[in-house]
Amino acid sequence: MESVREQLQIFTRRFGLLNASCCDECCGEQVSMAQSYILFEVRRSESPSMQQVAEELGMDVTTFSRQAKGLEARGLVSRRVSADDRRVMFLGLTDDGRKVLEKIDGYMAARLEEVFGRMSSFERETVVRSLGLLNEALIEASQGTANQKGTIACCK
Amino acid sequence: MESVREQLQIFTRRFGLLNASCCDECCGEQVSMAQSYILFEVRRSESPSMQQVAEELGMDVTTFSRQAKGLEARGLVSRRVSADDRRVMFLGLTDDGRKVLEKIDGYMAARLEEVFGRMSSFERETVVRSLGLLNEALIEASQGTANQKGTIACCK
DNA sequence: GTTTATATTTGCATTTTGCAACTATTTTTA
DNA sequence: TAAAAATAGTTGCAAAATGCAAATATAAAC
Repeated sequence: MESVREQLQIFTRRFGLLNASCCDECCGEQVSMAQSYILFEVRRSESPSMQQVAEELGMDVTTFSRQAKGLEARGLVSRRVSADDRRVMFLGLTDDGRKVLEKIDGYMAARLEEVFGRMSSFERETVVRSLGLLNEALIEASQGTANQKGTIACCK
Repeated sequence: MESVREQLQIFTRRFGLLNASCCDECCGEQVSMAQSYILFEVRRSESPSMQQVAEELGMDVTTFSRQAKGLEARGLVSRRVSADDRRVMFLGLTDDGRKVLEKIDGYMAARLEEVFGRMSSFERETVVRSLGLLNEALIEASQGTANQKGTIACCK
């Protein structure tokens, strides 16, 4: 199991670097890694609240608050107060935000093409399926043990 | 291909959170994420130089220099000047450093057990093999295109 | 033997971070 | 229903992390 840990560790670190390089190559210093995570997550959820995103990203709410404000100031993210509960704010992407994210997507897609292009189609399928398995198992592990504290807490 | 990107993005983010939680649960605020990366990488390479580690981690050398100094001050990392070239410093783990890293390993292993325990042995094997494929492809992609700048730069 | 290149460190200014405390709103409860 | 407790979000502040430019020390090149 230790080698798995090593593989995971190395892979995620390298993927992170890839990601970071895409962030600044595509949008000229405009978007930090954390910010791209936020944009990504806002798009993925349907108009999530501040809390929701902060929690999903494992980011302190206060830090998140500032980041969100920054993204709003740059016109990449919109915020509106919930009608049901005026304490909560829903986040959304502006057109510009969507555009920036699509640029990052483009860069990432190109890099991933280089990576996956080195695999056979069988290997590619295996890898894709594995990622799905990993994500599911991670979610299950974090939900299934929600009552026993101290265990996995990484998603949702 | 876009869904792959999404899977990768989400997985690496979550794995990062898992990792972070292990860092501070195990060693009481002592070790930051970046520092655990450094310890991990120093162990993995055989007495690497400062440059080597900094580059592998995609960290600015100056930032790295300070982090390394911090780890040395805490007695987790040792540094010795190379005999061949007195400009370079080789890094190594102290016994304490090794111990801290092993503690993190232990936490991670337990969490990963929870995750992988939810898979069949066939699934597990598939996942492990996939991670190997991914890492190899990533290295190849970053080396194979070393001459064409602007492409993947994440490893070694 | 002087110039150039390399490995590492420091100065400094900027940014990021997280805790504690605050505001505004909702929910609980007595 | 009025007061207390809980929740979502924001700000103050101090600590940490970051990165560029410049410095040091050593090695390689010419």
